[in-house]
This record gives sequence, structure tokens and C-alpha cells, in this order.
Amino acid sequence: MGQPKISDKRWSVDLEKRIQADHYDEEAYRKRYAFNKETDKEIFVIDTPPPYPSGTWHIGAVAQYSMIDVIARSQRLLGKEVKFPWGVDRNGINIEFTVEKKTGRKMRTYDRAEFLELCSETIEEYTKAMRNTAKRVGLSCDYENEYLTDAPDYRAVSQSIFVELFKSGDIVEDLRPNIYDPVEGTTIADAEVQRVQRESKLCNVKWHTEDGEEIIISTTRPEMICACGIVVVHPEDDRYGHLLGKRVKLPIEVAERDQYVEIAPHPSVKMDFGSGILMVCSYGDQNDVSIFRELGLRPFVAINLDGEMTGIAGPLSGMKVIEARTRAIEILRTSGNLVSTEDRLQEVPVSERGGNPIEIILLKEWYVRQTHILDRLMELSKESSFIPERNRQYLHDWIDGISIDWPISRRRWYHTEVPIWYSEDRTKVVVPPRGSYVQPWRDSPPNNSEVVDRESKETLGTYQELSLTLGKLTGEEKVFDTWMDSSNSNLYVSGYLTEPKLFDRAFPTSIRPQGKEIVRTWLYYTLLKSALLLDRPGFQSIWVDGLGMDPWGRKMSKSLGNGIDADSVLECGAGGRTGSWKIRGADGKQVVLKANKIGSEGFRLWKACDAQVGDDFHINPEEIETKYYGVLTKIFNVARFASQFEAPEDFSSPPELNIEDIWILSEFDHSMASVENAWKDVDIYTAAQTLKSFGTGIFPSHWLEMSKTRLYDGDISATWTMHRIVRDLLSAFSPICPFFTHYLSTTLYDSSSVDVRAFPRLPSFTGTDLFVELRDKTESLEEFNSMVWRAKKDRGLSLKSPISDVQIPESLTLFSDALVKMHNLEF
RNA sequence: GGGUCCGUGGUCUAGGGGUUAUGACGUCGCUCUUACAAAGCGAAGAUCGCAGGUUCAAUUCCUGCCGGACCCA
Repeated sequence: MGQPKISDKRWSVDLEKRIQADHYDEEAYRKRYAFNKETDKEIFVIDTPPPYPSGTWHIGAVAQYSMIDVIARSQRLLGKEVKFPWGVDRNGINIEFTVEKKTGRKMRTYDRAEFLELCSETIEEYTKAMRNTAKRVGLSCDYENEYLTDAPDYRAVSQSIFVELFKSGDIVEDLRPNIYDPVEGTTIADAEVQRVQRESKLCNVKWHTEDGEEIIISTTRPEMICACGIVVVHPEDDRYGHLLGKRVKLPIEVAERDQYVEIAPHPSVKMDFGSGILMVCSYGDQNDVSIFRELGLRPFVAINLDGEMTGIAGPLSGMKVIEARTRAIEILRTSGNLVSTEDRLQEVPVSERGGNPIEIILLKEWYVRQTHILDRLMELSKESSFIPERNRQYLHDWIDGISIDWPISRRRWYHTEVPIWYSEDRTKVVVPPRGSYVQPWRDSPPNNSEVVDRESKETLGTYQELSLTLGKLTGEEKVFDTWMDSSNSNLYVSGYLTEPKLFDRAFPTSIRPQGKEIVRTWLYYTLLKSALLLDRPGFQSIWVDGLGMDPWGRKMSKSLGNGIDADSVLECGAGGRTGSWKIRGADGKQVVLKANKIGSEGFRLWKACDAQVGDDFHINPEEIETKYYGVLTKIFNVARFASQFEAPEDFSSPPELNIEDIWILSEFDHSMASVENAWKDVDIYTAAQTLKSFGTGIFPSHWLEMSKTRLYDGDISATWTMHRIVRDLLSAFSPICPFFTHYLSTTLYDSSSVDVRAFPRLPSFTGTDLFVELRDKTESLEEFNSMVWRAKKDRGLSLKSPISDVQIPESLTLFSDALVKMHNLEF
């Protein structure tokens, strides 16, 4: 016994930052966390979600990433070779918006190359900030091999996969109705559409049949009358049976088309909506699209790419949609065909990124075919386990609802280019060779490109041989939907195209960790790719966590004013600075939350203990501090206490052990067994709770108090037991609090718990009947100790003062010596 | 309108057909006892959202309703 080796009186955020600074020393870091692809160990590849750098990183996402790190570290602890990549998703419309906002100029007013340069500079800044936060929260990623989805090597993979799917016929080009954002001038996918409540005007419009009968049709989009292809009523609607087959005149003048449309039956009509008669236009909404397709009608193009009405709109032609709507109402009113209007709240589809009302327009775009493979996808998905299992439902529901192919081309710039050139006569295309990145809008094809027949997809020869026969080439101007890039992440990190030997061992990728809000995009598209390319499931397990919500359970958003910045929580307590957050509470009033110390270790511990995976979690800095900082203090002090006693030389063979030492070892082994299983099952919650309750409960409160006298007397059984438990406890706990356990373990034992590569379990001497028998004593032991403490309290005695009339129950007589000393019992 | 999840002491949370319902925070009381007052020990505090049903037995299973969250149309 001597001075504690740990000099700090308590754990602090400053100490945490000092340890971190050392930890990110490059050489040491690489030794710890680099991935060795030649390993004989089991390989565990994590498909880390590449975050999108947008300035501030959502605290809920940071919390989620810290749990992904817990997964990475726990798998290392179990002895696996872990690949925990660090990737950043940088393609997309977000950064384009950011640059437009920053410079006050719209994208299309720039030269394309100049604009790309601006995007790339801006996103680089954000990327740095994000990497710092990642390190601050302790992510043990391979930062040295950072991948960027906008870098040539990554884009090359995206383009190669495109070419592969194009040749196999799974990617096609076609003229189809597409969801289009007229303000940003680009197509978007189903998954990117959001719905918002808006006030809109429902117009009840008078139409006339050929034989002069008046009918009323309700619509919120009178400007679309010019694109009306048919008028429908419900087949069972008795009111209108006589109208079927008749023709009805459009109530607004149109050009270049027939003024009359037919009335037909269709079951999709809601009889109780308005008059029960519906006009079907190309295209007012998704229902219109399916009716046009079903009835084989010829669509009219009413709106052009700039969001203006086309020539068929007659008097409205050339107007923007909103303007045209107002004018249409005026025209109808003047002509006496407007019966009435009503204001009503309506769900309007808008684009997720731009927030603009979307239109459905006929466009020539590139598609990944998916409707033909949905059953197979469902089957393949059964081969992946979900954590938690119930979140499988999100994927099923999405797959069930898919009815159209995935449009993947976009009319934007800061994205991966569609790697295609068209021959002068448009019958042939040139595609780049595997592994190269091309920009067809400004480059010529590389010489080893291939020439492919546009219809049959047959390879005709190399570009070098055939270039003279192609005439003047035109490079494709369009780019990919960003999900087209990010849905390759698991293939990329598992070595597809670049490291076939690794890929063989590492695919399906061990785990896909992600939030539930992107099941329909990132997860779905990734599984789709794996199915199309390889006919295999993309993952062994899929870990789908809930979302970080505000303290009252609502989504954090700028408009609600209830956001919490991640860095402010991680830095709370550093350099004596406290944290304070002003946010709008549940009742709309400002609430001020205050905390003195959290740090990355407190933050991680909170997330690990607070909620089961898959549930939404509430983020309240006050709660994080009050509930979990004390746990760190407690374990710190246990280690500090232990540090005043010499650690044993030999941790593996115990000396002759005292009965109460065997007892606590049996308890400890039981806890460690469940922690080991929890880590194997990626059950962070159970591992965290088990460690926490052993480390702050029975071990210090009962065993340590029972054994203090012996420890002070230099008893080797007690000393061995304590150090063995403290050391192993720190190792098992290291995935959750790596810096905390690193500090304690290196100070006490000269070796870091973050370097342990085999889950620590007690030697086999322990697995005896005696173990089971002693573990049965735990409950009565706890009860007895509580009883004595209560008795002393009731009599106003201090805990060390003697007490005389207490009887040790028969079941605990084997602990008599220890209990007498612990409680100072007198007889 | 549909789907999924949730509703357990003041707050957060575990559990799950069968004695006295888990833990934490907060509250109250006592204690600076040679690891720990940024702590320890002890105490009080819950008709498990509401109404039915199944059952010998429901907080747990079923149905409906109410409330919340998320997703979709």
C-alpha cells in the first residue's frame, strides 16, 4: 500500500482532452486502429454512414456515430479485425445551395467548371470541422484512408457500376413522367419528396357535355385543365352512370389539341370528394400518372422545364404555374364557369432539399430498374439480421410500396457525371473502361473506352478502333442522384473492383449501422445494388437506430428552435467553461438548460445506457450530466482506490483465494458472461447497464467494504481479486468510454484497455459448483449489509462504530470474519 | 386516410400471464467513516394511459378509445 498512482482527484473534461491529444498521435494511432487486410482473424467491416458536411453536425447523428464506434471497439475487443472506415459524402444539391446562398448567385449563372471549384473549396472547410468532431467524440476510424464520395477514385466506382448495370440492362433511359423541381431545374426521386400542409383553393368548376348537360368538377389545379386527358367517375356511382362514354368540353380554351375529353369509369375516384367527378391531367399527381398509364392515354405536356405553361395552355401559355392558376380562376369566373371556391388545408408535395412544390413532367432520364426484382429483394433481405429485429418493418413497408423505377439522373452539377457519350447519329454510345472517372460534359472518352450499341447493349469494339465511325460525339450533361453514389458504400469499403481478395472475405459487409429515417433511401438503394450486381444480400446485420429528439421528444429543427449543437455538449466542462442552452420548450416558451461537465466520455456513456437501440432518444444535456457523470466519478474513484495497492505480477494464476473473493469473482464472471454475449449481439444497452451496475454497485458497496481491512493488511488474495476485477472491468468497459479506461488502465497496469484484443474472462479454475453456490448468497448478503446500515442509521451511529445485537444469518456464516470487520460487529 | 412504435413513482427508464414491479435523476433524512460530499448510506413516492374482453390469474395477451412520436398515401 502507498500513495494512489492516480494523482488526479477526479475525472474531468480537461483530463479527457489531454488524453485525447496523446491518443491521436499518428504512429500510435495507426498501430491501434489500422485495418490489416492480410489478417488471419475474422474480418469485421463496418459500412460507416458517410456524413454529409453541412456546417453543423446534428447532435443526434453524433450520438449515433459514437455508438457505431462502440460497435467497432467492442468487436476489436472480441478479437476481430475491424475495418472502421471514415468516409464523407460530399456530392449533392446541398453544397450547391450553400454556395448559391453564400455568393448570392444561382448555379446556372456560373461557368460549370468555376462553380464546381467553389463547391469543392466550401465543402473542404466543412469536412475538416466534421473530422474534428468525429475525433473529439472518439471515433476510432481509419482517418488516414479517408474516402470522399466526390473524389475520382470513389466516383470511378460509381461510374463503373453504372456501366456494368447499363450493359446488363438494369439501367435504362426512357421518356417517363418524373417528379421535377421546376425551381431547381432537376428531377428528383420518390424518396426525396416531402409533404407539407398548405392552404389551397378548391375550385368547383362547371363543365358542359356535348349534349349540353352541366357537371361540376372540383380541382385545386384549374391551370391543368389544358392537360386533361379524361374525366372519370366511380363505376358504382349511380348519379353519373348515364354520363359514361359521353364527351365533355374543357371549360378553358386550349391550343393544338381537342377541346373535348371522354367520361370514363375508374375505381380510384372518391365518390364523396367534391362532386365525385374527377379530371385526370398529365400530370396533376401520382394518381393521374397511373390512370394515364393504365388507360394508355397520350399525355399532354403542360409545363416545361422552367415551370412555365406550354403552348397547349392557350391563354395561359408562357405563365409560371402559380400565375397561371390565378389567371385560370379569373377566366373561369368571367365566363361564369366558376361555381364556387373553398379554402382548405391540403398536403402539398414539395422537394425535400429545395422545399419547392414539385411537378410531374415527361422527361428523358436514366433509370435503375427495380420493380422486377422486388420479390427477390424481399427474399435476400431475410438473410440479413436486423438490430432490433422489429425495425425490419421499415424496409418491408418501403419495398411493398414501390411501383415505379428509380430515376437516377439529375440536371445538376456537383455530382458524379453519367459516364456516357452519344454518337452523332445517336445510335451508339461510348462508355469508359472500368475504374476510370470521366466528365463527359468537358472531356473526350479515354482511348480504352468501349463503344456499345444504344439499343441492344452489344459491345461493338473499342473507342480507339471505332472513333472515326462515330461522328461528332456529344457528352452527357446529366449527373447522378447522390444516392447513386452513397449506395455503393458497402461495396467500396469491402473492396469491390479494387481488392478482390478482400472482397471475397468481407462481403456481405458485416454490419450496416444507420438511422431509421434513411431506410427507404440509403439502406434500400444499397440492397438494390447488391441484388442487381451480385444477387446477394448486402449485409450480415443491419443496425437501425432511432433518432435524436429534443428533450420533449420532438424532432430537432431550425424552425422549431429546439436544436442543440454537438460541440457545445462535448466541450461542456472544458477549461472551466459550463454549458448553457436556450431552446424552445414544449409549450413554446424559452427554456434554459445548464450543465457543468459532460465531455465525450459522459456523452457516450449516456447514449450507451439511455435507450435501447431503435428507440428514439431524447437529448437533454442536464440529464446527461446528472445521470451519468457520477458513474464516471464512481468508477474513477474505485480505480484510484485500487491504485494505492501494488498490482500482482501474475494476473492469470490466482493465489489461494478467500471465500468472499471467490464469491465476488463468481458475481463478476456472471456479469462478464452477459457483457461478452451482449457485445457479440451488438447489444450496447445490456453491456452498458451490466457493467455500470456491477462497477458502481455490488463491487464497491459490498465486496470492497468487506475487504478493506484485508487490503490494508496486504492480503494477497484480496489484492489479486481487486486488481483482476478492476483491470478486466476497464477492458470490458473500454468500448463505451475509451479515453477514460485508457487513462486508468495505463496508469494502473502500464497497458491500455483499448488495446485488449480478447474479451477477458476468468481462468477455468472459477467455473466450479462453488461458484454457483456462492452466487446464490448475493441477495442475502446485500440484504444483511443493508440491514446493518439501516440499524446504525436508526440509532444515529456512524458506520464504523461498533454494533452489538446483530446476528449474522446462518446462510452467511462463511463470510463471518469479513462481515464482523466490515460492520464492526460485537457479540 | 393507412402503417410502425410508444404511454410504468414528480421526471426518465427496465421488465414482462402468477408472491412485495427494475434502475437512475429529483425530493427528504443522516454522514466529511484512511477511494469517493462533483460522494456514501437510508427513507418516502406507482390503482403500470382509459374502457371492455380472454384467463383460476392481466401492468403484461386481444379489441376499441384517448394521447404522443415517426413514416407513408
